[in-house]
Amino acid sequence: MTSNPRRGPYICGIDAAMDVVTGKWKSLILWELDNHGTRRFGELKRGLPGVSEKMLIQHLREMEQDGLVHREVYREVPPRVEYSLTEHGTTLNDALRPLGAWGTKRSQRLAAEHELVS
Amino acid sequence: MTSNPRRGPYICGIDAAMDVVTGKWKSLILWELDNHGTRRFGELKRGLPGVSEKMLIQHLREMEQDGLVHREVYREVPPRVEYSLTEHGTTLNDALRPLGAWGTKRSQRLAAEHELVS
DNA sequence: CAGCATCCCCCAAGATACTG
DNA sequence: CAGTATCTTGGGGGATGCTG
Repeated sequence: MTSNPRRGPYICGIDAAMDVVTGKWKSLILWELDNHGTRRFGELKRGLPGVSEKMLIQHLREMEQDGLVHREVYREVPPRVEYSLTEHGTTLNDALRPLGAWGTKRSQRLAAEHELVS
Repeated sequence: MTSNPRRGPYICGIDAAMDVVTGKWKSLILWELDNHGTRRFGELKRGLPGVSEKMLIQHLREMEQDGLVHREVYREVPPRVEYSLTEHGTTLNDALRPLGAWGTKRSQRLAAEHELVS
């Protein structure tokens, strides 16, 4: 296993949630899967500009282990693999929505400040 | 400056919020300040078992720069410094609450599973 | 009391190349 | 298409010691 051997014990709820969300692309993967319902590996890669195949697969595997993501393999040629959110993944994404809204406001505030300078 | 020179540009709101929350103890600092309203440096340190002085001050400085935390210095002997949440820090903490609730449920689920094993 | 200065380690993440 | 395998590195974070 390549990944972080943490998964508890946790000091509080946020701690437990962050453990699962930490990883440069994880929250974006959640977002992408929630928007499209189901995505193939290549679609995810194109949807996350800058991600490497290594990090993408690594994050997906961890999220699968954490019960957030479902991985469906279709034995075809060429191979097809589809990723989707599980129930837990969906509720996590819902729980992240207020944080996303806060971040959006913060972005706008920063942009406005930068506007005053330039 | 010791810290991460990111602060944008961001792909989405969650990205922008995570940039500010990322750091091993930051969400716990928010939690601690929100619970007590105001805390001295030493109180924070005692409230976060395991944190080093270096990381605590580093995180506090970054959060101050990000407009989440207010730092009030009282020029006394011995010196006294009090930290509290700003308006933005408070709203961020509010936005984190659903995530904390999700994490708590996840913890309970993990504990229950572990119960079945032992 | 509330920090600052250093040194050090580990691992998340990037880059590159190859495969069923 | 959907991955593996391997090497490398940046910097987050720990430990220790010192100071106004």
